[in-house]
Amino acid sequence: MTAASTPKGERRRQALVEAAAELLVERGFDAVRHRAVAERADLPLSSTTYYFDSLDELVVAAVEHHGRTELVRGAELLAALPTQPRAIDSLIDLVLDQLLGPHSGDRDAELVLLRYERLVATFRRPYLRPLMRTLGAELRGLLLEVFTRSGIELDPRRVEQLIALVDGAVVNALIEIDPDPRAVARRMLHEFLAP
Amino acid sequence: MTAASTPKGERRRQALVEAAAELLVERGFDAVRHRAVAERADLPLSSTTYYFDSLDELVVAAVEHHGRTELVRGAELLAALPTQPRAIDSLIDLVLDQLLGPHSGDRDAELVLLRYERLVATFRRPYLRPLMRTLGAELRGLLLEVFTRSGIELDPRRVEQLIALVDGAVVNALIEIDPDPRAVARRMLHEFLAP
Amino acid sequence: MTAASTPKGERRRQALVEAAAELLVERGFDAVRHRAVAERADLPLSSTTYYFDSLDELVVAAVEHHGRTELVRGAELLAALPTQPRAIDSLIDLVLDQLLGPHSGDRDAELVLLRYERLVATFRRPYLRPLMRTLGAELRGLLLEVFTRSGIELDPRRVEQLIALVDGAVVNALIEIDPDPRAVARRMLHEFLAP
Amino acid sequence: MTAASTPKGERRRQALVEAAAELLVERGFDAVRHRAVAERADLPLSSTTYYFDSLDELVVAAVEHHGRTELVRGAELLAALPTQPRAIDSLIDLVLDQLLGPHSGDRDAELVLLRYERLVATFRRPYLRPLMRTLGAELRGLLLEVFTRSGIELDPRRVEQLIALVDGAVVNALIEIDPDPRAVARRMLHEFLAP
DNA sequence: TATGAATGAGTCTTCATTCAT
DNA sequence: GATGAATGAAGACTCATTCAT
Repeated sequence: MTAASTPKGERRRQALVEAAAELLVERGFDAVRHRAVAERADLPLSSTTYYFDSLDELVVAAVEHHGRTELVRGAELLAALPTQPRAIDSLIDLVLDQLLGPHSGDRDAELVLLRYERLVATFRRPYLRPLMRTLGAELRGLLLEVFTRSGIELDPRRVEQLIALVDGAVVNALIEIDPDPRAVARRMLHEFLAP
Repeated sequence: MTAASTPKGERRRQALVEAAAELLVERGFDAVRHRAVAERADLPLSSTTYYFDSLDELVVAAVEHHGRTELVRGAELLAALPTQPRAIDSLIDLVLDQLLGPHSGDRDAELVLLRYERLVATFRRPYLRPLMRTLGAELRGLLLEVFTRSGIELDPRRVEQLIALVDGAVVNALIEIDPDPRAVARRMLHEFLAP
Repeated sequence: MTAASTPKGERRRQALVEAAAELLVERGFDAVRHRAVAERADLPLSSTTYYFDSLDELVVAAVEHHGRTELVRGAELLAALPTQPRAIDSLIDLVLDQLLGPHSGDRDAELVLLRYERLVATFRRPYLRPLMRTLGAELRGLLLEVFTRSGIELDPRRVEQLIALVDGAVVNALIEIDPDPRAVARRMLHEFLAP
Repeated sequence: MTAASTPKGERRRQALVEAAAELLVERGFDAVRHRAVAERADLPLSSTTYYFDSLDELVVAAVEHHGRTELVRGAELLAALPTQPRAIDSLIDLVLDQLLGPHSGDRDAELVLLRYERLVATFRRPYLRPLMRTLGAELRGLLLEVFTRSGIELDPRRVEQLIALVDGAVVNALIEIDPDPRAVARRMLHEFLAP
């Protein structure tokens, strides 16, 4: 049924989605369980199945919520970005900010890696693929605009390579004793953009 | 405790590790459960907790076993490879064979993606990192040798890029409706090596 | 796995089967639930899934247990039955005893009707059909023997009719305010055997 | 409370009853649930508890509705039936049509068996018995008239036997791997009417 | 040394019913 | 009069782990 249209219902529904998104980002897909979500949202267990026919449905909502939130942030960032030539380092920071999210201090490595854990886990959840494609396409759009505003015209093939390079750098960073995926990606991008 | 010193004990322990490795490769970490491993090894359920204090311990052994097996295969492959100039396509196939494992027919996409699921899952199991680093370094060595034997001298930075490119291509392939990660990686490599 | 081979395990397994059979006979298929069975057998809830992979499996065991018990009783009854010509009324009682079970005082109507509730519920559980067929065939054998020992040779078609008549009489008795299915069946049989 | 006196209320109440009757006939008692009924009637979930104090109450109304509908159909059929001698096969078809309902193609076996599931379930709902008695008596009347119009005068005892025979044949058909209760009943009737 | 047996805690999901509005 | 929202109780089932033997 997927109920809720009144303000109150909508609020509770939203609370569940947010709780689920938090769990997803902090601890991965496996942490998004009825019990955990309900507890975090401080709502009864059965409210989770009242608002969402299945756990999958809730997961989709959580992924979408998180993805949209990130895109909004990315777009805002972009909107505030003056159009002007840019030093390579500052450009790379902008790119990484879009692709890996904002730098988050101590937990940066963890959060970045969780991002890829999420991405890979998508494979097991084919129903997420359309959503992920949409979000991915929008992200790519933002990325292109970053370059345009920096006075650089990148051909699409280079953009694909750039993204793959960052993603590959991150998953490779995993095996380090003390991984710093953002730094590895930065180095990689540097070599790619200014060889 | 982690028993097993008798030959018989050692044999059973090994059988469990192999069973766990198979499950890991075929169906991912979540599939490595006491019951499943014991059944596949055709041993009693409690032998799994008898020979390994916890499931994690068994998982580690399985990862190591699998990694070593793959490196051995890679080395053998290389040993059989004549030193001679090589067409780009055949070179790329060799590279992908080393990085993604041998092509496995119908389930190729699945198995390749499971490989990255495994890689990313490493993040949750820091104790796997040293092992993964060792295995990764050896893999890189094999890869370099593939190029050398093909009459190409690649500088280490290019090798890093190449690996990242493949890894990034694969994890990005995930969001396709019907992912074919090997094909995506192949295309990417082509553009990289013969732009 | 459906464990249990040791005496103790076998005893617990048997306790579950008996508890399930009781529930089945007293309150119908719907009453055979994990919780109810475990409570009646005074065993932990998860023992039900330990000994039986699924509830269906337990139900099958319960049906078989009950059916076999009844057949054994029927066979014993028969064994004690002298071979000799028999008055129609006493013959009919024997037949009803085989087909409807022994007369059970106050609850006779209820227990007889539950028997048919069970029979009809079989329709929803196709996996029970082979078993029911086997039990039914054995019951028919006992019934034939009752006639033989009474000096009557019935052709198979008449036996089928006789059984259908009893079954039909019983299910028709259901709509009485105060049903007495055994009496209705008796009257029907009388008209059939001594028209 | 059991509301509904306004025309609109009456209409909605009726819609619920019809929806419940359909579910009852198509999928049995267990399928008559608040949600399912409301959805099929395209009315809000809580209208089911608003118009009927409990689910049982709704079930009773559904049974009555369905029974009456069937009798009306039977009476119409009969009204259209010319009084004339009739071949045994065509007579049997008429009888089965009255007793088992019209033949319903692929799902015939299922629907016939559901009819007996319903009959037997009556046992658990004593308040349905008076209704079922009335409906049963009327059905018997229709059946007698079928014979009369076919030029056959059956004494009441034979009619009882005939009905029991059909009912018994049907419930016995249940244990077949692929039950065809109508065929079994037809064969039984044939042997009974033309031995 | 080995293992069959056992189970508590937890998984998702369904549903009749209540109640505030 | 009507209903959207809500939930407690129960359903089947899974599994890592413990323990007595």
